[in-house]
Amino acid sequence: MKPQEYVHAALQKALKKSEFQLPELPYISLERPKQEELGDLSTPLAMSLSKPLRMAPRKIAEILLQNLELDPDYVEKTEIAGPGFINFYYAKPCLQKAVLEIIRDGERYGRSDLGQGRKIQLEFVSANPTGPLNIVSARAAAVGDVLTSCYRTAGYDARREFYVNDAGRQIRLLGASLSARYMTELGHPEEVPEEGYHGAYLLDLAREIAARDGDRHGKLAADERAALFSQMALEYMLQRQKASLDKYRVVYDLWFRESTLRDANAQEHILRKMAEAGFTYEHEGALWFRSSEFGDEKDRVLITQNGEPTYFLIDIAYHQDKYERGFEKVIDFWGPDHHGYIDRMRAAIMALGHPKESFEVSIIQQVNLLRSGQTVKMSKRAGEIIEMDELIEEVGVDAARFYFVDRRISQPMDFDIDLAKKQSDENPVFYVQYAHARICNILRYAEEQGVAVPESADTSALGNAQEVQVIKKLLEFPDVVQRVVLNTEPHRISNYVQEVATTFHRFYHEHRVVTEDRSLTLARLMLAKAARQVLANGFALLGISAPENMYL
RNA sequence: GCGCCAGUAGCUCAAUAGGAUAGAGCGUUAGCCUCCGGAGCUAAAGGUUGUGGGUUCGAUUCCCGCCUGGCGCACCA
Repeated sequence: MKPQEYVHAALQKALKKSEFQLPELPYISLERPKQEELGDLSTPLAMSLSKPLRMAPRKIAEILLQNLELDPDYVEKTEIAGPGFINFYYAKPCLQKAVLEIIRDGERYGRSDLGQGRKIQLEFVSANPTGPLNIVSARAAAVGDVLTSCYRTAGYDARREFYVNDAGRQIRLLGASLSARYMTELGHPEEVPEEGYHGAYLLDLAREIAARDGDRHGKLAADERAALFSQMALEYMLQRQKASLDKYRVVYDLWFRESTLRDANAQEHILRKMAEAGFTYEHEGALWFRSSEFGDEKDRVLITQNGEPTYFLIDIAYHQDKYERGFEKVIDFWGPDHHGYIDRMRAAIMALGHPKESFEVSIIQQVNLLRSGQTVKMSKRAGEIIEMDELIEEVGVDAARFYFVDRRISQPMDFDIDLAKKQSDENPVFYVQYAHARICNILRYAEEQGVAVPESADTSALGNAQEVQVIKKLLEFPDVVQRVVLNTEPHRISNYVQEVATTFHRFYHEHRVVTEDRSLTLARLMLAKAARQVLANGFALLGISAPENMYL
């Protein structure tokens, strides 16, 4: 049992034994004090009980301590401190044992059954297939990918999904833009539509098509040609987006196409369900959804006066489809420009009979583009978009992913293009990878010195300040993963990995691993192995590589 | 005008369900390699947590007002 779990259970027992007059068992909060001198775990329980019990916190703490039974192999000391905190100090035997448990768990270390196998879906990026993925998508891709990994590790059956808007006006425009480029290429100049897509990527594609197919599409009727070019442009863009994400190590379980919903007339299904429940009405020739009954600021149109389904209606159908595929929870990652959309989507989900909490939207704040400290307006027209591929090319996948995940998603972030390259030298990702490589090197060195590194060894020689610090840090890993999931805070995992690296570097500088003392050497090799395992597991969640050598 | 999000060291960011003395990196300054990798380590300087109130044993965290910035407020997608 992990020491945290042990203390929690012991406190629960003590609480019962103390026979306080309480309506229900209170929540037992356990936290790590900021200062080391205040112990390894601390609970403010006595303070929070002070009011309901109308008793001094320190008095409550005393009663709790009297009823607390602790195995000295787990906890060597307790104390009441400050206004009424109860602090716990871990005993060395359980820390020494923990090192071997981490090694034994291997790549499974960090897992928990918090999610109990619940099916959960994360939808992220879902960029329109009208251009290459840009740097904003790179943030969403990194965040969504890492979060999904953490959900899996925390015991959820989590899936990644990309929603492809392959129908509607913008695809028609995309086709028209490509068609115009193609005709121009054939010597019949046509203007790219005002609202169309002017990027160079379509020009390249048009040339490719012209070289391959010659002028035979030029003979088609205009609308026929438009349809054909829409299809060609779409498949090309999708393939390109997939390739970028692949390079970025983001692999989706499903690329869901909007057209499958339209082909199946999924919107009819929604309209029927909503009408049956009495949530729709007609007004001025349009069909409306009473979303205001579910907290939206006003009702929304589902079918326009022209009889067209709105994008909103199709989106409802998409989300209904998610539920029908068995997902108990659905998390969407949107840009800040879509936050106004949340209330109506949630309203629809509630109207369809799904629990309010089953639908969650996380807004990933924007990426501000800077060039030498100056803000750059990103617009497709001005050609100022930075493509994801360029980013990967410039700074590398590891650095890019780490950079995006290392900040909390609610914080807008600046991305200085000129700094990005320079930053690759100073990027914290190298710091953590260096720690991993260094440990690998120590293990190699030990072998060279004739010390075979065993699977397991006696660790009772571990106990100095730096060793203990490393072990305690390693023990936090499963909690960190759970917190990432519970609070949608992927940056915690990258922060944590940096802390592990720091504690290990510190240990390394104070003590040699390979020494004359054989049992001490073996014990420290175990510590090094455990640290390497935790780093590697953290890197796996982050989707970055775990180099055994930094100088190759 | 209404709504959502944010504001923490010179810069980029943290702060674990409201917890104890707000912490890291970069940059600045001063140290540390006869020793398993110096892409490392140790230390110093740097703060009225935008601002004014409130809630309580305790507030960067929760509530209200104000200031600044971003983004929304379509029968567009």
